[in-house]
Amino acid sequence: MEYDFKAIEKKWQERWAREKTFRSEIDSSKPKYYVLDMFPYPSGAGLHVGHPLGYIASDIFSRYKRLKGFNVLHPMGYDAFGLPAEQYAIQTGQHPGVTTARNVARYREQLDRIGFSYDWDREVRTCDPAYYKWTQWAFLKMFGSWYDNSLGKARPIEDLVAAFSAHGSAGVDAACSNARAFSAEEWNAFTEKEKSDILMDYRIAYQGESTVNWCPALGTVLANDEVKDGYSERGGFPVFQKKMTQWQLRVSAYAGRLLEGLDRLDWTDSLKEMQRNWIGRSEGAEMVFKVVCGSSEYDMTIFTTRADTVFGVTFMVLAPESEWVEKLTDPSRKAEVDAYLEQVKKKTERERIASKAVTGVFTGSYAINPLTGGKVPVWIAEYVLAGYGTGAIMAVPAHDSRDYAFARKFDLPIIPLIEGADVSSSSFDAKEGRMVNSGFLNGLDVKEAIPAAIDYVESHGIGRRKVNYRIRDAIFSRQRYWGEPFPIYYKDGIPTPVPMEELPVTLPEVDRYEPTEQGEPPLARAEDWTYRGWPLEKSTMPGFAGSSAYYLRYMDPRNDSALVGEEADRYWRNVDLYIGGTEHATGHLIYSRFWNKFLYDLGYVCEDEPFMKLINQGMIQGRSNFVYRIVGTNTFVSLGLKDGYETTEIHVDISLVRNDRLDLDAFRKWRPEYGTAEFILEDGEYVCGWAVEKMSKSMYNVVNPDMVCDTYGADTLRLYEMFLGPLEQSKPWDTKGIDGVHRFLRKLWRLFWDRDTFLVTDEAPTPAELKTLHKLIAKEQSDIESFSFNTTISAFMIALGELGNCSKRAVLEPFLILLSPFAPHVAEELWHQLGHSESITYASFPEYNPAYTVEDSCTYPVSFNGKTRFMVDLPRSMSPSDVDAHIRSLEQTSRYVGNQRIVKVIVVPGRIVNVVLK
RNA sequence: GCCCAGAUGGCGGAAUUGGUAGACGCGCUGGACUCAAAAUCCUGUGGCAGCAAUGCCGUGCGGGUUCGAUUCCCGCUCCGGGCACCA
Repeated sequence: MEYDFKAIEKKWQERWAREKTFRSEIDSSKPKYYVLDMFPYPSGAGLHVGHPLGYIASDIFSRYKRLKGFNVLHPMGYDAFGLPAEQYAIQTGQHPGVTTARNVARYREQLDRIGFSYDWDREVRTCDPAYYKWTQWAFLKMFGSWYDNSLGKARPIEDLVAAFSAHGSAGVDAACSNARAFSAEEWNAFTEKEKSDILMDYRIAYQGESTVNWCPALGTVLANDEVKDGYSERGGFPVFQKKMTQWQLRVSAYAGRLLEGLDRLDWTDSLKEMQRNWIGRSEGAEMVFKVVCGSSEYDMTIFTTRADTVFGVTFMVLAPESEWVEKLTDPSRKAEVDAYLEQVKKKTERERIASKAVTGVFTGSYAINPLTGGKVPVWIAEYVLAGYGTGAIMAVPAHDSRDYAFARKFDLPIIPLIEGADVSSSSFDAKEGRMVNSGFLNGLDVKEAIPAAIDYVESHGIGRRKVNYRIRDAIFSRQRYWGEPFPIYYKDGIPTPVPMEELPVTLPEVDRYEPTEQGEPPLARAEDWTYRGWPLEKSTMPGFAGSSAYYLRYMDPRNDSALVGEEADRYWRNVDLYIGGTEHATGHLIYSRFWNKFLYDLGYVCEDEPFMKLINQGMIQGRSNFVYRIVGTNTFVSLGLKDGYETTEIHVDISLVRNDRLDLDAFRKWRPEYGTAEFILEDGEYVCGWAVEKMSKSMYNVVNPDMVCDTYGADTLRLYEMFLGPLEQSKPWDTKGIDGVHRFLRKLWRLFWDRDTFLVTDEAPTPAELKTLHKLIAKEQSDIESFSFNTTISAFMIALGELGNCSKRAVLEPFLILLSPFAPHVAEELWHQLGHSESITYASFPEYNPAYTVEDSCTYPVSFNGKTRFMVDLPRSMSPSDVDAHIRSLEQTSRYVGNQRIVKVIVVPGRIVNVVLK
């Protein structure tokens, strides 16, 4: 029998699907293990070989855990709402649901060919109303909750209402956009609308005005993580800062918990670091400055991490969007200020980032330094951000480089506060040195001066300690069609939730998918987009809404009465292993953690963190090939000879190239203009140049997994993707290397079959064979647990080489089990040929017996108290005391030891002998 | 500018975490089988010198610790990723 991988793979894929081999049910007799892939957005282009890398790794791990006796949950689904389908819909008029369904079908076909052990009964699609019912449900729960800072958790809004009507705002410590003080009587006297407006400032899902990223080309607002370098991540369109009222999620309330939670997670340091930076905790103080504009006087609060430098404040700066701007602009300065604000508003986000120019304008008002009583001017400048701190700063040009640049530009005074600091050409930003010119702080070190200054400020009632976070609330509405509708309607202008029992609010049909002529979102085109006659919200939810809790839904995907039922939640708990790309570090992975913590606060889930271990698979890059056309001709010169000519480098489709040698005929047929191409060859061949680049259509270097499955089989594809190198590293795909792993499978096959003769015998294995087998068991175990799949495959190859032509059942059977996570089809087929009727999935991972793998002897380097040393061959089984005796005997002959006496010998097995001398 | 990760043959990458650097695979060399090719198998393959045994050099660069460093420490260079007026 031949190794007919096509027939084998088809046969087993069908049978696994038919028999639902990988279905997982709650089973309290077994430990659970939840392995999750980041579900894909089904794009029209289909999969290339880079996409399944993480899926293969997670599948290997899932199959391994099953062999180890775990009840494994390994689901898959689709992140099906999103911009590309909608952009396509705008261009073609085709309903995005139709294109999405088609793309999903194509994805499924491609995934199925690779032989993944998914429980497809648990599939979810975020665009399915039965699924987004629970996205809407979670939103309404957030709408109906507030964050209690004193308890450090979310609570139902009813509790807050009760507190307000009993004691007013006093005693409430809540995360709030715009805190106001009122008594119980005042609260009870407020109108419905007034109460609604106040509560809106406390809700976890709230509507609020803030400076947002507005993308005119997409016609929608974007979250911070959807903007890269001032351009939209999708489409690359310019983004502007604009004040708008939008739905938002109060992620900032969870900043502290999101930060602390990282310490308990088994994620890579770099990813945790990225999240830490994104959350951006900084410790400092809020300080109140009196500001005077004409005859009006106000208290203005600023945030600083350098309270010690308050004696060096020579001016104050407001963000252009700050609400103080209006109050503090003196009538005499209004024209200049307005002109400046106008100029700032016109800039795109990109221009603001790119221009290093220092700009600003004086307001005409002054602030009083609370410590010195000195009067300093208040300016407006772009370099101060409205969204951070209070949108206003105290400027200390001597010790902050941005303030320094501003002071130099506008000729403002610079007062050095640290002994020996030279501020003649740049500021001194370091937090070190001895304070001078600083009143009661003089003589202190900066590190002592900061807390001392804050203590002073606190005891004098002009400020307090404060921790600030950089992370902003997430903008949660998009002016788009293809997303979840909000279950919110406007009753007399008051945002009101659609009753829970009437969810889902399904996406309406519209005739076209772009915004209306009046600039309203596409949902405004729907006929009768109302609830009980009241208008429904016309925005939809962003992409991350549907992906924030999908891992919970997989636990209980058909439950119609809860996002996840209590029994399923208690059993599956959270994701043990999550594999996906690093691009979600500051998006999905933050939002999911926030979402999960919120549900945890309300008691809907039993775990506080969703993803315990996380692995970021690297990217698979393409290997592009080039030909070199001599300028002005249709003649192509081979790589080795090209230096003699002036040439243009041209990408050539990698399917026309084998081992960097160009197929000349195929090249001539590739494109009409190359039909008459001439070649300058070396040694009769055309050698192409190559480079590692991103895998993409335009570089002609895309490798399709279907093609690999056709020519080599899914098992070879799986092995090769893992063999390429460490999972987390980016590495180039090079199809020519694939023969190596394919040969390995054929060699394995030949241990079972010689043409039509089945070779397997019941002979007893030799010690050498057992040693090979058990070495492999130990290696695979430790490699898989540390996600070093590439070295496991090397170990398989070495083991196969050592086994020679051993066709013994007692060796091959465990070998197949070991191989089955990597190459499941061929392992399953041969397993059945050995007479098993049940799938290899239900086999047990072979038990490692170290007795078989003991080496006879090994070389011990001997070191004497860090001096001289020599090498000694000793039996590995020798006991420490025997080694001691042996070293003593060597002492007689060794001239290195001198007159020092051996008092102790330490043997670390397989490693080293340390001899302590006296 | 700040933070993180990395650099090993012609190529992808190993090295039990301080103990024989280059496992395994690709590619290349020579050979067997074949009329021939494919497939398969065997052989060699870091560099330099040598017929050879062997010797010297060698893990981005420069120092250091150590009996011993790809591994640890200090200072650079280069590539990749993230953040970027966060006061």
